[in-house]
Amino acid sequence: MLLVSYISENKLEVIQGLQKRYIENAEEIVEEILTMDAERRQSQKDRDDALAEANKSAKEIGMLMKSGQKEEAEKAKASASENKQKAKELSAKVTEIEEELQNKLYHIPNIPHPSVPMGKSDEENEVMYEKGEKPQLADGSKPHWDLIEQYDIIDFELGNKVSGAGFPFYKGKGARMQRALVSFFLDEAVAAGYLEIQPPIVINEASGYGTGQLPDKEGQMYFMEADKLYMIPTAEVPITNMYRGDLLQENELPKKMAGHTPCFRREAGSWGAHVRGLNRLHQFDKVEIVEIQKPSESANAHERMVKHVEMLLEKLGLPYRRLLLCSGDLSVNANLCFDLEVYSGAQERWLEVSSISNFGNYQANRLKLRYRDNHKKTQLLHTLNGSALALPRVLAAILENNQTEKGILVPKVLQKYTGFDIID
RNA sequence: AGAGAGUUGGCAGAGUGGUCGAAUGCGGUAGUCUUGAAAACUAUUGUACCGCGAGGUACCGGGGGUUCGAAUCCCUCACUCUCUGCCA
Repeated sequence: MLLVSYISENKLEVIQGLQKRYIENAEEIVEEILTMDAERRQSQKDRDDALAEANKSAKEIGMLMKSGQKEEAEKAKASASENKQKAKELSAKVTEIEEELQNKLYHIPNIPHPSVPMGKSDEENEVMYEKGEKPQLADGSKPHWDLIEQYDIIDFELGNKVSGAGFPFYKGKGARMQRALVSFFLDEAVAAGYLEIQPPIVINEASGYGTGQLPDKEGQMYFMEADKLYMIPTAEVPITNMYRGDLLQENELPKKMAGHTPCFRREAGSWGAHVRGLNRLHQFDKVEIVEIQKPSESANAHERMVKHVEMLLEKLGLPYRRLLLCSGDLSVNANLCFDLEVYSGAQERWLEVSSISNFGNYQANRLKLRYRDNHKKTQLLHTLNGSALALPRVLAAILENNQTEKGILVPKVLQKYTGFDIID
């Protein structure tokens, strides 16, 4: 959520930022917000004045009663009642405007960073660079959905029977590969200075609002009506919400956390071509890294996070490329986002395995997450996060790229976790 | 899940209708003293919004109500603790 003060002080920049996201009536929206804010301030001032009068009378009444001046007290009561009534009406007005303003603000996306290229869809994301060699696969090489059947390591049919489409069973070496990847990712994150966290995988409504899943994206999350809890779509939500409402000291920063969780996504309406096998699931595992940073450090932290994830892919021996997301593909909350995609040799496709985003103070403003700097001034922090990494597509690429006649070769770095070097 | 007791400032803990944003203690910060530190002493020490400012307003778990006036009374929700039950 953008700060009203920011909108007011950087009006032109905000309008242009929204236009970059193809919001047509950006100017109108900004004007409307500033008008509402002025209205809110005026109403609040009026209400506060009325309350101040009422409070004053109340104190007088107290003293009059004590000294036995009943008649005077009765007079003051009448005046207090009047002011109180007035304040009540104004209060209702303030609340109404505040709610409306808040609601408007919730629906305004973050302002893209200047380096974000203009573009309507993922097709216009900018490929920054490509690293690693695409595998030379023999004729007759198979996509991963065939390989998992051949080696009986993941069972979609069983998932259909027990849960539904998109909830596979991992079996034997498949399950072990999952465990190995999780351990590898977490160990690397801890080595990079992240605090390992095992968060809850359900969240309440307030947390959903804090990181921006609510309102608007409730349709993407599984919801348990009886307890009003949402299944998390990513560990970002519980981990970032650890600090919701907090006021941190400058010397405790940055906060770096990493956590492994299953992630649940309804993916309503997003099934179509290219979603076979592990490419898109309702439940998948992911290790997420989250950083809470001072504004001055967030850009550097962002770059370090990208490098961390690239290092993971290099250690796994997967060819990857780095994308700078264009304005049309940038998520609502982010101001700058890099995607990392791995090349999956048999599908001959790039698969997104990580999104590393800087949210600036957009989430922090929702979360009311601030810090007190060394000059004792409080200000909003910056939040960042990235997948490090999402498992299914990494596994898909490993299966496809490492297939041989004898079986699938397990990347060296995983072998100490798997205890085997080939899936056959 | 049943019965009971709670939820007050960074922490502990007083306050059961009137100048309470809230005693007191601890902690924090600054200063005095000291070669330095400790101790002691003194002062200071919540957050947010409105206002150029003086200042005003709100917040004692959340929401609502009673009253001229609520931390204090009522309703409601959430959470915590104790006992019983159940359970990994």
